Amino acid sequence: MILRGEVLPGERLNELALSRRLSISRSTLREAVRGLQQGGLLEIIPNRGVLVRQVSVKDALDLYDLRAALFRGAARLAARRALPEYKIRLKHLNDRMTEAAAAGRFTDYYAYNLEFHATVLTAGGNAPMALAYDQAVKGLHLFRRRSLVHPAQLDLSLREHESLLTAIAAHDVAAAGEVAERHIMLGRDRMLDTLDGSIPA
Amino acid sequence: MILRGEVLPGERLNELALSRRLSISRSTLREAVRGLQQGGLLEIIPNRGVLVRQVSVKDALDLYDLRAALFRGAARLAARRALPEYKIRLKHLNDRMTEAAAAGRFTDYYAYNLEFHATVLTAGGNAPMALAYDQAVKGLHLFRRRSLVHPAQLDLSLREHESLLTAIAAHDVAAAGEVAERHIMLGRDRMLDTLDGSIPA
DNA sequence: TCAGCAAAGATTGTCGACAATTCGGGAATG
DNA sequence: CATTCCCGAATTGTCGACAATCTTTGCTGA
Repeated sequence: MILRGEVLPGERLNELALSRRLSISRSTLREAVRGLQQGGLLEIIPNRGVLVRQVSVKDALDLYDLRAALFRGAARLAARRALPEYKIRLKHLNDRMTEAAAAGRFTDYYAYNLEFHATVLTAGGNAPMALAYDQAVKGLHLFRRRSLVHPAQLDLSLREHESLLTAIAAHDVAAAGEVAERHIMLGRDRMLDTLDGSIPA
Repeated sequence: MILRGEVLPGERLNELALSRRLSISRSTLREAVRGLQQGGLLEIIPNRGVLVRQVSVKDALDLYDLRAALFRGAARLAARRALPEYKIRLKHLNDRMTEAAAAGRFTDYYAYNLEFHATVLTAGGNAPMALAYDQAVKGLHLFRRRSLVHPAQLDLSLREHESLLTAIAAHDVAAAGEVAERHIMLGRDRMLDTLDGSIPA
């Protein structure tokens, strides 16, 4: 519900109402809520209730830095192992993204993009790292309901993916790490650019 | 209790007994447990109960890789900002560690070491990154009750800290990142070495 | 008109009980 | 003697209720 935007950041959750809506008891709901808090999606203020986490610009920038560090690490691991199945899968996903971009299907592009990144994490074979990355991405989701995709930047992004999968396939640990890190940081810059045109929160 | 070793990895927690021991109700305990699960300290098997997480050698190696990626990221951020207060603090902590090492007070050394690393994370000014790092360290705690400190390796570790704080103080982002990453990975190697002498789990 | 206070209402924190599921042991069978 | 089935005990999952706390509303007085 949070990631789908059915409850908005900053909104306060009424436990009784929500438990009724989900047809579960308050105890069960509260258990779930405690888990989500640790995951960073909710903020709990004692005796005041739970809020959907507000992600400020500063928070979002932090999450980008965190993502960059994790993505670099995962890309290095993926390049070290360089398992064939993931090479194929990454190539496949990037092809799909290229198609989607050419056809103007930005929603598909966005979904494939997420999956491409997730696959790099999987290819790294480090579950805790993948989990931390997921949490960061989820936090970023809360920042703005999907930051706009600028068509002019898609080509660049696709080329970055291309370099990354080439480096991984070539067992080039250092290159994979650098490309991966730069890719996220460029995404960070793009986010900042699109933000300049709107209200800085 | 988990970090203090009062409940051992793999052990199954009896909710009723534990709630009585802590003088709280089962509901309250369960809420806390759900939070700890997300933090990675507990594993919950539906209808079978909660177990203290078992950390295998593979898991520990993963956590070291994760720590390395995060520590590198934080060191780079710390070097970028290079706030004077943290330079002083890091210097102070490393001096204390040197003293403790010379006097053979290994428990103190260990505590200062943890604090030194935590301070680097704080100096980076990235809260989500610090949180992820903390979780990884906690997971590592579960691996072996404090991996033995080999006196011969203390000097090396201290010199690494020295290089790190020098690089941070000098605003040298790249050097700080490299030193930080190598420091954790050397710790990983040390862990593997001490492991060879015992039973590989 | 507005600040301060008090009572009423709403919401969260905690609890114990009941239902559902799993675990352990003993009897029956091949 | 080993194996399977079944029953009772133990443990987890879910629930609704009560207590504690906070928020809102209305009143009083300056």
